[in-house]
Amino acid sequence: MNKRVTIKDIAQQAGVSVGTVDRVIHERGRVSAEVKEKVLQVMQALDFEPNLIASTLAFNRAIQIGVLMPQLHSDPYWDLPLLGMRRAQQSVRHYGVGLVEQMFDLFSPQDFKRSARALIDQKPDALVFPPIFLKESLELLDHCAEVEVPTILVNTDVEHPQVMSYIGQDSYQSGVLAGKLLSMAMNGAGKVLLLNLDKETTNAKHLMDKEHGLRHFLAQKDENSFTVLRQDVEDFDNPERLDSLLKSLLQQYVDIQTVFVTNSRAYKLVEAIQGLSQAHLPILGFDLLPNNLHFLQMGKIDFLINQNASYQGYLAIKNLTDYFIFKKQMPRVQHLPLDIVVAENAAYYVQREQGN
Amino acid sequence: MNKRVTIKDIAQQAGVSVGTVDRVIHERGRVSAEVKEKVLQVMQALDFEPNLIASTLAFNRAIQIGVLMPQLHSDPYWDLPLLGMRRAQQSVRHYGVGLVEQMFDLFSPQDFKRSARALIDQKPDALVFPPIFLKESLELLDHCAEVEVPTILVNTDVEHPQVMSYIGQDSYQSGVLAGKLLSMAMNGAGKVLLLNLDKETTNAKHLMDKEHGLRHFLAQKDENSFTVLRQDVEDFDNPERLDSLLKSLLQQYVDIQTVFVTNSRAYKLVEAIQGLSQAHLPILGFDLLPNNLHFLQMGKIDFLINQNASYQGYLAIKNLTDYFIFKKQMPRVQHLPLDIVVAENAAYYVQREQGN
DNA sequence: TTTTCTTGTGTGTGCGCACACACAATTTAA
DNA sequence: TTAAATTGTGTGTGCGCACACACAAGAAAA
Repeated sequence: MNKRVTIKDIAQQAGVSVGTVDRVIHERGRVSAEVKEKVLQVMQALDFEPNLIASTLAFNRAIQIGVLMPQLHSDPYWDLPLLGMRRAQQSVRHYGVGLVEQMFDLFSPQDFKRSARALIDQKPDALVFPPIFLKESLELLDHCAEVEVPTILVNTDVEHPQVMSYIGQDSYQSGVLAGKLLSMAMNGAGKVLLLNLDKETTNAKHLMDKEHGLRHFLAQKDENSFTVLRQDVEDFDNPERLDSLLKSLLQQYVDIQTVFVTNSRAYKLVEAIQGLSQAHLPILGFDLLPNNLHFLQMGKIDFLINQNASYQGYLAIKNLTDYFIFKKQMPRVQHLPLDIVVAENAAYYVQREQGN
Repeated sequence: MNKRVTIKDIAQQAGVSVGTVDRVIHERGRVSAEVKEKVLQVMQALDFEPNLIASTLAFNRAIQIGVLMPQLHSDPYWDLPLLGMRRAQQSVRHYGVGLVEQMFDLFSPQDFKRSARALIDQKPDALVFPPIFLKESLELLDHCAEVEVPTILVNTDVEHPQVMSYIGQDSYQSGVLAGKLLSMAMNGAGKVLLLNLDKETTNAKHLMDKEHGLRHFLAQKDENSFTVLRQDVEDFDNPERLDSLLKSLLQQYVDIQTVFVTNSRAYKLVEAIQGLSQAHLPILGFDLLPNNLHFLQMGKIDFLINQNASYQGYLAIKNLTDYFIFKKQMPRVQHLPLDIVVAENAAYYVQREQGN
């Protein structure tokens, strides 16, 4: 109930003007050592907290956040973080935070490079992007360092001094979690078919980490009973190929009991093997794409691990706002929860994706 | 990049003063129909959005939110929502939102009533509480209606016109989810021991809903193979009693394969049966209490369903802030996700509880 | 010694909005 | 018909802070 302490109060108590207090707060110099000391002392004594509302109003500066993301609607997974960023921007627009979006072709390093240049040329105050192409991303980070643009990475981490924060999943641990869930579905023994439905150029690190996590969990659980068969499929957009491939694998390895699709493309597998009638083959995939959710509800997919892709984008923008407007620090790494989603609890997560 | 539209711009375009624009915006009256029309038209045309930062600064009013919660540290579960509220208050304190906390004895309706009175006497702008005692809660809501204090319920919903919003879990669905997880742990058949570790006076509705959810799921999954044995234990603070009870139950019903503890007190069960050495008995419980987490990591508890108790509190305060400061609407019911927590993904949720 | 630069401090304006107040033009009551 | 109340509109101040500017006093340079 007691009125808030303002810089005016500080000034009065310290016997100086508000201008001097302001100089102390912002360390603008031009204050004698003794006066500065006195002011700091009074601030401490009165437990002064600057009014951030007034501060942002007076500050009156627009922050432009550069966003470099894969083309919208080119891949359903990559829509999620971008939509999350836009939602976040909406919720902080009053602080003068805006997005400068620049899209690139998900499968073209050249286009990534070109888009990056175009974005930097617009001199954003910060940059957010997923380092899908390692080499080009490192170049971009070097460039950011030159022009002093702080950067947040999403989806994949990269070690680089210019990276202020990484927001994303812990791929290794998601592999471990997959191991746990799949082993539960396997009554004690069996083979896991690990499917990498991806082009070689992208995400290699990711998928490897997941594989390691899975293998580690299964080995530690029961070294002899569980085995993993890995299969990489670059031609994942071709249902016939996928279908025949899977058929032959199941024929060849009769002990395949479950399938682990290492990214968000589990639905492609389900679509491809619709015809394949046989005993239920438990499938675990990632992310709450509409297609995945559909098959989850139908019982064709058993588990989805939600990597909170849209929340990654949301947090990136939120954190940058906190950083610029509220001068808050940011953790170097922010791992988001790995939600276990089954048909019975999917609704809440879907709702959350939309909302916040 | 284009400068934001202000009321000054509107005034200029409409050929009136800012005062008039202000009157139109806040519907303070005293504006002729034609001028009002004109102003609204210009606002529409220029896509005017009031600057909420400036607005809150000028509004300059403190909001006091009354919080009626069980005594801190009387039960570990109930600490969570309160701590969530305090965290939320910290993050919105700059908007002049404060909490007025009033605690009551978790097991005393009389004390609840008394505390409620004391809180209302302080004339808060809104009220948040869990309607643990139904009769007393309805009385309180009636009282709130009289003095026009909008109210948010957490943890349990109650139908009453004065309830602006309910934030909490969907108990029935959490029972369904428990059924899913337990049936996975049971290879096709077996008995679930359902343990209600609670006093009769509290939460009855809750626990019944969970039981119904569980039974419904199991029946629909396989009517004949799964059975449920329910046991209510009011004396849950007595380990010896719990221990001997469980021993005799396991002896009597040899087909008990899993245990479903319907609230956050799974750790009490584990503590009681430490000695009981037998084949692993999968246990499912609720909520991320330190003790529960400890046993989860040790493998004594297999699943925890996280009802996001602390986030419930957080959201309650956040939503009220949005309501009072930003004039946002609130959904009547907000169900939070039911997170499936196992040893392999617990860390993230624990971290989130602390953070946001 | 005079001039220029540096340092320390205070004053004033504006951010965009909310709200109180002044005051003219009506309208209604006396 | 005159006084009082009502309606419509504009002006001014303040919310708490950021920042530009003014200006005095002393230090350094000429």
